[in-house]
Amino acid sequence: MLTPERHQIILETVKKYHTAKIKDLVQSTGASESTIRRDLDQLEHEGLLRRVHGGASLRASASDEPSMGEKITKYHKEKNAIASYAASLVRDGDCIFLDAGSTTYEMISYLYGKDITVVTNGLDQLDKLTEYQIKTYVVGGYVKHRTRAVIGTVAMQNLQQYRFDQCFMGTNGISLRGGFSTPDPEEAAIKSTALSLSQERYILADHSKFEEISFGKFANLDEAYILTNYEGLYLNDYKEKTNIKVVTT
Amino acid sequence: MLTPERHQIILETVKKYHTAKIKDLVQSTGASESTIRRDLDQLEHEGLLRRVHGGASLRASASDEPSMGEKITKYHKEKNAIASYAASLVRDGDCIFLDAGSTTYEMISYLYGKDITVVTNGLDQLDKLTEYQIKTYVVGGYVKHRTRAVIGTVAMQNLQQYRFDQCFMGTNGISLRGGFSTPDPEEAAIKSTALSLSQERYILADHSKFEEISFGKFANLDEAYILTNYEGLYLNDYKEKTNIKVVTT
DNA sequence: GAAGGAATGATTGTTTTTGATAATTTTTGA
DNA sequence: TCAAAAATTATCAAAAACAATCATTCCTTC
Repeated sequence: MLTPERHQIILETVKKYHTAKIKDLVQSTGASESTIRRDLDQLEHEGLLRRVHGGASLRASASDEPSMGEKITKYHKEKNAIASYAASLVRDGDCIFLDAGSTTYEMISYLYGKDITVVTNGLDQLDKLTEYQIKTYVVGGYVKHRTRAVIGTVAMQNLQQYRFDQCFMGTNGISLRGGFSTPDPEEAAIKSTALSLSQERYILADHSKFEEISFGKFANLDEAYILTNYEGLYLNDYKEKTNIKVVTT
Repeated sequence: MLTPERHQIILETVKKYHTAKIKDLVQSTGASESTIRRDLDQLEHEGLLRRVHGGASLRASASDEPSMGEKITKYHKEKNAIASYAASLVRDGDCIFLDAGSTTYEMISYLYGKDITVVTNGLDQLDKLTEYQIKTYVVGGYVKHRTRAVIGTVAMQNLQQYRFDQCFMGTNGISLRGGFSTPDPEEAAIKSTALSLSQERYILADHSKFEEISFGKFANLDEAYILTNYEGLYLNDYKEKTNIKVVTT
């Protein structure tokens, strides 16, 4: 049997049953498991189906469509692992600050069911927190459209009303000499303030943030605990300067 | 059976019966309890259902106070006409307060392009305002999930920092003797405060709100200008007591 | 007909999924 | 309120599926 014919059979099976097992495909095509596997990988690469453990399924079925507001971000998997670990640090009864940004956003689904109070300056965070019915306070102030974050002097004042057991922040840059930094000084100011109001301070950062420096510095390395998947060249140098937890996927 | 198929079955069951027991799912999928449990955890994490003791249920919960989503369809055309008129009252350079609620929400698309500053306590408003890139401040404070509005004492304090040229509010009830009212006293307090900080005060209300009284009164009739499509029996009585503009579609 | 390359199928050790079990927590009902 | 029942969590070992590798087959091309 020729490859295109096999592919045809596979696609038709998936289309018909919304899902197809490798074993069945071995049956119906007469090819070996290895071949079917290769076929599925190829077809997935072409975007024609979705590979799942044990076979394949339709690509965009209602069931696996990402929920509203779910975004595909860069290094999504890594961020998710970091976020999951970070969320595991949150204890019932805690009041935490969640910074605007995509990594802290990922934490929220892992926070579901916990009895906590969250304060955030991120609009996306806000939407997801209400979706998950987590007790939430929003920081008041000016809304920056591009990052959907609340910033400015009003926000700074507003923040001062709270005290946090823990805070979880994103960052754009981490560097041995430059500390933690982010492009917008206004956002840096918010981060800095939130850090100062927290007992335990965590920076969530995937490997791409290391050895980068942005315009607005908001903290020194030793002022926060880093949660990351970075395992690069300078890891030991960082370990000398601050606490750093490497989360492996 | 492949994972997506199981998930499909689970989701369909939950959708159909609004709830699903683990035991039943074990039956209908042929998988073990452990597997179903893991499936439910995963689906919950994806935000597709809600885990409950013994099984799963739909994420939305029915309640007496209609949610934002429901409100938005009812009398949509009328609300839109009122919102459009209200937006036409906003002048360049103004600072306005936009109350949470579906009618004021409709105003936003008509505000596009105006050089104004908006302060709001509505999360849906917030999303739309950033989408339309309108200069926006959010009131800080506790986020009420059901109505997606910011309320509470922190919000009250926060509001005091502003002064408004105009404010636009929704309401649940308008009555000749009871004035303006809304079910949640916390929300009433916010509305009341916002009104007191504004030069020009507008209440947006479709005809269904007239001759209704809710638990929390937030203003007397004469304290605000009513924008409505109401042309009912008591229109003249209302006209005697306050300013009222009837918008015809 | 032989050389070379792609596709295939078999084999290996590894990873993921799964179901069973035991210890713990929550719910229920007397 | 207490105790039984049900559900949950955590853990583990078996089974299934997997990725990686390599020898074989089947074409093409010279």
